[in-house]
Amino acid sequence: MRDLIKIFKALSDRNRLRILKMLEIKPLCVCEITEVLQLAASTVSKHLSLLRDVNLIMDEKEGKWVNYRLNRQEADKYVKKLLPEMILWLSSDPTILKDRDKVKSVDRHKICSG
Amino acid sequence: MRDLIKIFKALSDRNRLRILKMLEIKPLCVCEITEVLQLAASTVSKHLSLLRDVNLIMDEKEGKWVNYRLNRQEADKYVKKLLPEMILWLSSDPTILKDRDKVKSVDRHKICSG
DNA sequence: TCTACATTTCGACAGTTAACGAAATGATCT
DNA sequence: AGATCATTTCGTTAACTGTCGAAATGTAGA
Repeated sequence: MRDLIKIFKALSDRNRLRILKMLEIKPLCVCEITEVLQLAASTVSKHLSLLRDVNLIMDEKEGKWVNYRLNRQEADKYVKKLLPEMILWLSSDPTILKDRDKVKSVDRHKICSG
Repeated sequence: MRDLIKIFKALSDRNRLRILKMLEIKPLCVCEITEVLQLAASTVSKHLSLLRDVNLIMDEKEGKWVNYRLNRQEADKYVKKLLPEMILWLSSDPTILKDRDKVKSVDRHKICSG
């Protein structure tokens, strides 16, 4: 029961849902997500580690960046069931749509160091 | 997005999950649920009104009792998708199994006024 | 109407959580 | 090695949440 509760808690936050919906489009690094959400980097990092703890996302190092992406493979049965639903949900939410536009145009080389 | 977050929040609590799993067996009144969960009646009442607010459950007056049951009909698309999943989940959780035994033997006439 | 009891509402308190900035860590490049 | 930048960790603060008991509400029956 504890695992399931942790997954629901992870999904109970507006910004974490926005992150998941952004990662549907493509893997992103922390600074790209920070740029879209307009939150402190430390806050975004914390959200990401929480999402990773419940196996909703995975991380992968690439040079000085850490790319995060949805975990569609090694997830447990709850995540395997919930992640595909999330893709169907919120697809017409105004905030999600705006985030999607921003994600498509972000370039980490411009945003993160500049 | 707000509605979905509220549903996930409702599902993020151990005692609310226990309530939902109990209601899978049969409709129950507040005092029966209170007896199984061993919480204050006011706490149980609050959990139930929260679950009702997000359309996971419905209430129905029956004399001095209020029966609560799962909402399988008028629920929105999120609840319609999540409730059937919940039935598959947690079915071997020790606490859920104990609760199930208790629910099957509770009798509101003995428990509530006695 | 009065009593009994199921339920809900209210007020208070403890524990949790999301947010920030500052400091620490890790990696790349000169 | 030192500089730079992305990321994480830490400490703090404000807001939220689950819990309780007491009081209020609503219903059934004497």
